[in-house]
Amino acid sequence: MAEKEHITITQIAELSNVSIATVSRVLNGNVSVSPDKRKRVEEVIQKYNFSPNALARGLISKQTKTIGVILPDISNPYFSSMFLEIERSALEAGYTLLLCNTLFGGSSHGIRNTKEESYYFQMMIDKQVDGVLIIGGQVDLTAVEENYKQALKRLVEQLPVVVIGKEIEDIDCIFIHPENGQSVTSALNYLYMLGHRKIAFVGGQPNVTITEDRLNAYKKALQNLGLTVDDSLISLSDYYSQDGYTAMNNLISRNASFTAFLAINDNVALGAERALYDQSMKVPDDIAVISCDQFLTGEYHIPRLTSINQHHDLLARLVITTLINAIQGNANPPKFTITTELVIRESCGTHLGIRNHAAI
Amino acid sequence: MAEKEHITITQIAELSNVSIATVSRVLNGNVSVSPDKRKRVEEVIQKYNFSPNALARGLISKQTKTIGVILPDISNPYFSSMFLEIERSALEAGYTLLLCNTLFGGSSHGIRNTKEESYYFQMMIDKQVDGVLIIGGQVDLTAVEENYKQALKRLVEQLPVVVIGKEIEDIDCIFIHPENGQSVTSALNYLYMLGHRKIAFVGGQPNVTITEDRLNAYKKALQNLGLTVDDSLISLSDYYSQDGYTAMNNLISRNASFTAFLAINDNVALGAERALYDQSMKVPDDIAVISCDQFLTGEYHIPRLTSINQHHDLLARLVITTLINAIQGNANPPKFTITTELVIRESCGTHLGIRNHAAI
DNA sequence: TTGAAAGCGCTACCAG
DNA sequence: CTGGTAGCGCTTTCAA
Repeated sequence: MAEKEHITITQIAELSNVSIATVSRVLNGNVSVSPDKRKRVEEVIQKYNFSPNALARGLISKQTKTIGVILPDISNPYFSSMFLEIERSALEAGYTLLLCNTLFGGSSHGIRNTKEESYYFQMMIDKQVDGVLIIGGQVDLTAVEENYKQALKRLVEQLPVVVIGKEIEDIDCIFIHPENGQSVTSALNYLYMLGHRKIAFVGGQPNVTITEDRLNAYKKALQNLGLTVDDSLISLSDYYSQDGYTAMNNLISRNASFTAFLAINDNVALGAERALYDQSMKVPDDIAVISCDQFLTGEYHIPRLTSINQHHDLLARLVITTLINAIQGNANPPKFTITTELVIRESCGTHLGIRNHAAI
Repeated sequence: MAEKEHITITQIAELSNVSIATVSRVLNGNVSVSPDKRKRVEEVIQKYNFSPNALARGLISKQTKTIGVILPDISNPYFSSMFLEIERSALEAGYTLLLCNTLFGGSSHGIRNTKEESYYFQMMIDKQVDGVLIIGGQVDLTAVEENYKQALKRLVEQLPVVVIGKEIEDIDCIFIHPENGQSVTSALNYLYMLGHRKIAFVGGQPNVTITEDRLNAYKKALQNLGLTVDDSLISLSDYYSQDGYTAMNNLISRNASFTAFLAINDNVALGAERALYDQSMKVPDDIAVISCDQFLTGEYHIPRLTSINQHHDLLARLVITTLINAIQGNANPPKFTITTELVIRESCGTHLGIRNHAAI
């Protein structure tokens, strides 16, 4: 494509008969410029629709007003809903987002990137973003690979980084880890209250923090309820519908006996219900289900899905605010509490209401 | 946050006892450098993990290896699946993506940005992206606002731009417009074949190209089948589940009589089915449905959703390839044909197979 | 094959 | 209040 001309500050200076420095001053506001010169300059800027080159600016000011976001898969509602909120806050503060999908994990997803996460880290450094947000991916593995850890360490040495996930030893960045299992506990209590005693756990990748957290909460809650943990009632896989389908089929094929199950999220719940339906079992008539992580369409599902609202919007806002504060050198505000709630709809065969409890 | 040190080319030059120019040469490969110097430099680069500052590079080379993507809402599966494919191709070609959600339209969506699309355009120019991809938003309105048009025009004067949508008069960028209604036609033919004569059209924002295109195809197809177009069978709204719910309720409340409907996409289909179900009408027993635009989970829906696979992945690849070619000044390859297909599953009460036909 | 040096467009400092 | 100017980190002539 033919080079397209950009107007520069130098030209604006010439056209308005002032020095470059003066133009720069009116551009940046704060310092004093005589009203007439200011006016002259502003007119020329207007006329030529001039706007300063962010690259040149960034080269000097050491900030690009750009934030890097690294996550596994934006087509997953969990991540996209977070991203939207993140963008909104970022925009308010004048930041733009560089988005990278690592497609880490996502075995059930057709698309696959060849790049390692460290590749994205380096890119962030090269492009001089002001900070990086890491949501999921390898950070979420219960055992992080050494390679990855080293790459992350290098990144953290160069830039402010906030990761959503559990603290990793020896890595000096901000970790925000909202998961505490509370919500799983209240889901189980609810099922117990309805009379369920054999409750399965479906979906989620093994060795991923979020899965293990919820699984542990599941086990502990069962014990607290005086129920025994039956490993044959646990069927992990991944986070998509297809995985819910597979996981449930595994459960079925091993003749597991249960009257309710927890799904790691709405997508998985959907797939799992399908698998049940294919065996002529219906939700909620034969089996009850609660999803641990509410996506957007559960309200329109048949039956309407009882699920836990993890308030990703709040988490997103917390996370981006924290990063921006870190970038700007402000102290971070005290961590606020994110309340999750069990949203009771129809998939357990009742319709009672909503109950709240605190998390983080 | 405290300034973190970056190693520069100057330091690398000093450390390896060569000139900056030489380091630059080994960095960029092509030119000849004596083997020993090259080796020395490479070692130092390795050791300090040096990687050149993309800002400084961009300032000179006039390219940032960054592409801007402007779309309304990444949490909409239509856009996120496209984005994933776009990113993959971009990555292969060495480009990074700046993503902006304009949240244009999306009345049914909680989040709302305050910025106009022209704001994003200017940002793209400021950040010196190499090209811009515009997918949906105001460009998709059948009547584009003059303001918007002017802003787009300015953008196009500065950068290579590819938009997915119908050509806009007087705007000199590349338009790729895949929609041709073929798929709607074959969906209607299929419904006709199954015996349906009263077929409704549900969802989609009015005055948006994609809606109008499909609606026109719907009307034309009905006529070709010798059926009359009944406006009371058309209920538009927007593209989300909630909108399908609303649109279907409108249909119901006006006592429309129909035995099948076309939904603008899977989300809308979902919401519409819910509305029917709430009135004790079931899909497919009482009403058949075909979705015009397949998302990912239709396969697990109960009943499995019969829908049209628009092959967004191919479109995405076409679009990003076109943009990159434009950026690099290569001629664009001849437009290839994207085949859409009616994927017959269960929501029309039969299970026949798959039929293909061409589009674009 | 190599180094010196001239900028890319901008900010920020220094003098006046 | 204003203009001159030294860079930011890099690429790319131009001589040597």
